[in-house]
Amino acid sequence: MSQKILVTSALPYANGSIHLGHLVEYIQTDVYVRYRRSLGDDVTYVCAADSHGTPIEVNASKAGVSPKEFVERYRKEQHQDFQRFGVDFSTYYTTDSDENRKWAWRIWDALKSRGLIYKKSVEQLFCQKDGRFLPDRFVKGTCPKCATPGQYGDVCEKCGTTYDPRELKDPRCAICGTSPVVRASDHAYVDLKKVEPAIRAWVEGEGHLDAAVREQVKGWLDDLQDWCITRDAPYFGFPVNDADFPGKFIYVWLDAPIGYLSSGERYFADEAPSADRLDPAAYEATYLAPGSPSRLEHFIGKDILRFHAVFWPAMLGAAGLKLPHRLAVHGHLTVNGEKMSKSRGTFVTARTYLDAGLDPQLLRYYYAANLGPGVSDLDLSLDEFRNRINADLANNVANLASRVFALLERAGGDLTGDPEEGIAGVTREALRLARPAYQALEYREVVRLVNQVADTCNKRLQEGKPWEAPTSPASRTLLLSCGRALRAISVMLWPVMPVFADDLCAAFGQSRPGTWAADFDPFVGAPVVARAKPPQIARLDAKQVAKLVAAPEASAPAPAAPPATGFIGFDDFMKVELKVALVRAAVRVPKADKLLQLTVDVGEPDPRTIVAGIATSYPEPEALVGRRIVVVANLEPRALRGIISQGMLLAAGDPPRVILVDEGVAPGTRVK
RNA sequence: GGUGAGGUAGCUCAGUCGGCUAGAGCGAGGGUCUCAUAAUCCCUAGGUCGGGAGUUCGAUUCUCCCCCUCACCA
Repeated sequence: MSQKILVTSALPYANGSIHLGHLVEYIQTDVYVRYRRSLGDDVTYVCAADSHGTPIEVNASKAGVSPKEFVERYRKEQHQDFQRFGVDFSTYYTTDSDENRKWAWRIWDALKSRGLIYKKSVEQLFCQKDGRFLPDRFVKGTCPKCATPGQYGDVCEKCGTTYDPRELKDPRCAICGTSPVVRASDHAYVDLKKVEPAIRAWVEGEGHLDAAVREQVKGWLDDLQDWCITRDAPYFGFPVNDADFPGKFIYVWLDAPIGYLSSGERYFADEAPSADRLDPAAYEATYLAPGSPSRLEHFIGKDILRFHAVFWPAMLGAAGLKLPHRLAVHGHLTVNGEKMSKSRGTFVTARTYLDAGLDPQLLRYYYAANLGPGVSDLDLSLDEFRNRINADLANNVANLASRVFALLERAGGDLTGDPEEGIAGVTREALRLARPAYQALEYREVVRLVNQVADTCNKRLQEGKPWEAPTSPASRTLLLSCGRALRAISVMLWPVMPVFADDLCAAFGQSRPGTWAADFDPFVGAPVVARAKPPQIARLDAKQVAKLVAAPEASAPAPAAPPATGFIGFDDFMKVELKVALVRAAVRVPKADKLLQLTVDVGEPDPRTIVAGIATSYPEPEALVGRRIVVVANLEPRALRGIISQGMLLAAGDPPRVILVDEGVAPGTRVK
């Protein structure tokens, strides 16, 4: 019986490129989606670019384009990256859509009509120059507790203290650097305590949350804070459609999850194959209404758990929609045991991975091999990645296929009949266990089972030595068994490595069943033949894998020896005025692939503008904001692309990465 | 500081609703075959199951205290 399922992954913010951390979630989800589809279920996998909010509004303005244009650029890039990693969305829409506005207003109205929205005046920092209230991350100042300068408005990175932005000493607008003032404004709040019992009932419901996550959320429910759902202009988002809140905008975190619903609506109305089309009413009745004949499952990262486990069920409940059947929460990705870090070069984008010439399926496999249903972080250790691929895929599975193929050609004719019992037993058991493992998101277990089957076949080949008498009945039975076991491997591995799995099957004249039934028996079916060379998995060497990390230090191949003319004097060196500079802003130069325009503070009354050819290293230029770099302060100004560059920054490597200075050094300090 | 989750072989983890010699994969060391991608296969780890106390005939598995890690929150 085919089950209808609506599956979502979190909506990536349309403010940057997809990196390997994102991919944990999309690969985890896609594997589940493919698994369910392989069972014959009717899965709609919905995603979209999260398009609203202050950062997008500000960055678009810096880039000199409209927010819509800005978002669309990233939306396209993100969708492409996902496709290259085999993530098979039904749709990749945007939250800045008519459908989403309609849904957001509807849910607002539902909250309002249930008396859950109230008005409260709030004091916030306001930048008079930019004419806007400043979100926490758009204020920088000195920590009120430990006096560390350059901290964001919500938390001190040095001492860990959290505070209100108004408490910051010497607060500055992160956009323009001027001092903000405190100003009051009315905002809408959701009174969550009123719906706490409903949220709790859902949280405690069987299968909704992993046990550890459930405990975490229950802790929050014991002390629920009300939730502010409006923002002041200027804001990129939907205006509030409520006369009680004139001029306000809907907070991005209200309309972002609503994007799941609206993107689904869009898909069924306009993008689905014509036989599957549903008008909005039918879509709602089929997928969203309480008791509708479908499952709703969300995949998210632990960082956005609160929005999905507390606010989201409150919103859905208020709107009279059904609550999710499962909220699957995963941990974050670390690289070589540490948080991904741009300065360490371990911030690996999807593009970097592809540019290193690595097959996306290998990353899918590695993630699957390390993924379970829990929230623990997943580490991409380059050594383990290499080991895992080489040991499991190259040496075990693909090599098994390779040796069976070679032997098959000598065994003569098509192979049919009964398999060896040992291989058949292990294989059938693996197939039986793989299904619940997938359903429980225990991909590690599936990978283990796959390798167990390949292990068994390799061992039997070693014992049976079919190369000594390839045409003997015993050899033929053994090869038949291995060929069929590879078919089972193909079925089990397909959600993780679809292309590899299909090729593997086809190489032996086998095919995956149309639906992976509970009683599927891989040992019954078309004869085993050597039809095509089985897919290869090239062994990875350390050098290739190392391409993933930028190696900020090692990248400069040490042009070592000074020029043949010999040494320069100290005076010559001192002619170059090197100074520490604090990056205030960083944006791309329009129509220039390599150029970034930086606004830096070098300890002078006015900031300087510097244009540098480092854009390829910093797909998200804003990551440089707040960092301390070294600039040549007495270099003759020069116009680049019509912008006067007042100096030059130090960078090394290809692509070039800037030289960073410790936090403690004040802007303007001479480098000697 | 509060709440939650954890701390098992070098690494990644499994496991015990209390009980025979605590497991797997990878890595490492030794050996082997040659069909296969220098792949396979065989042998080798004796790890105070974070520390301490308690309950018990018996705890790594239960209780309490402590230490450490991580996450969320104030």
